[in-house]
Amino acid sequence: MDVQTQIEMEKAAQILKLLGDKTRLSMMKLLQNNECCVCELVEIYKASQPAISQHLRKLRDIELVKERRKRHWIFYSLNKENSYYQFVLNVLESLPSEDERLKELEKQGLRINCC
Amino acid sequence: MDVQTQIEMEKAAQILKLLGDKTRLSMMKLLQNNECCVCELVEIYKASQPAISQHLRKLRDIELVKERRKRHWIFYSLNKENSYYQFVLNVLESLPSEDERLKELEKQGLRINCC
DNA sequence: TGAATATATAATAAAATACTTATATAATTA
DNA sequence: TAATTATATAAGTATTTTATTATATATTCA
Repeated sequence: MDVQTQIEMEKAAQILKLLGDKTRLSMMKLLQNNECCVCELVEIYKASQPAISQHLRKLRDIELVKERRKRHWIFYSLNKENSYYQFVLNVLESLPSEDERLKELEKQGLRINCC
Repeated sequence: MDVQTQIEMEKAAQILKLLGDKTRLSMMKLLQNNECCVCELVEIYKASQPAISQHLRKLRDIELVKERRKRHWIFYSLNKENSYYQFVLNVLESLPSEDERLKELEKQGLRINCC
């Protein structure tokens, strides 16, 4: 059994509700290993910029992700400081990697690689 | 790391969406260790019978739970045959036990204990 | 077989969620 | 400092989800 502390039922439901969306879940998996900016996510998920932005806001509101501004862009990544980080990892662990999607972007020359 | 196979992103999102509801999540945790009939769940969650029935239907539709009829009652439990059972267990593992709720019922003499 | 009991389903209304379009903000660069 | 770029927010609409009320079904028991 994993090292993990127990988590309040209500909080767990709140987190799982957010993860229970195909786009957000896939984004979370992608952000597990990568820092991505909004425009990359827009490209990857073929969604509108506000749609992606609103998904990110929800994830940010409960502090599952954090942001880091760099030059023009805001880069998102998983927030490892969150008390529920381990719980989230447990869920993500079973999911297939989405890293290929970023590699695709890179091939197309659309990866934002500042610094 | 747990023994677990990878699960399709879309299927995972579908399951997590169902688990992302306080009542259903708690029910799933309860059913992890117990077989319960609908009227017990109605009592425990202080919800209407159709509300509980509809939650169960959703869980049954994607085969997360199964039913077993016995005398007047239909008893629900986790469906261990499901391909995603291990994934579900991984999620439930982090949650606090809900077994106390059943013990409470028992104290009140409301536990259905056929056979 | 008929009444009682437990559960399911249908129809509807209410609430929550997600997407779109338009606009605002905030940092950057010229 | 003005224009540009990336992202966020707001408002409105469409869609989905949840709960309620009413009714149906199916088993049990008398």
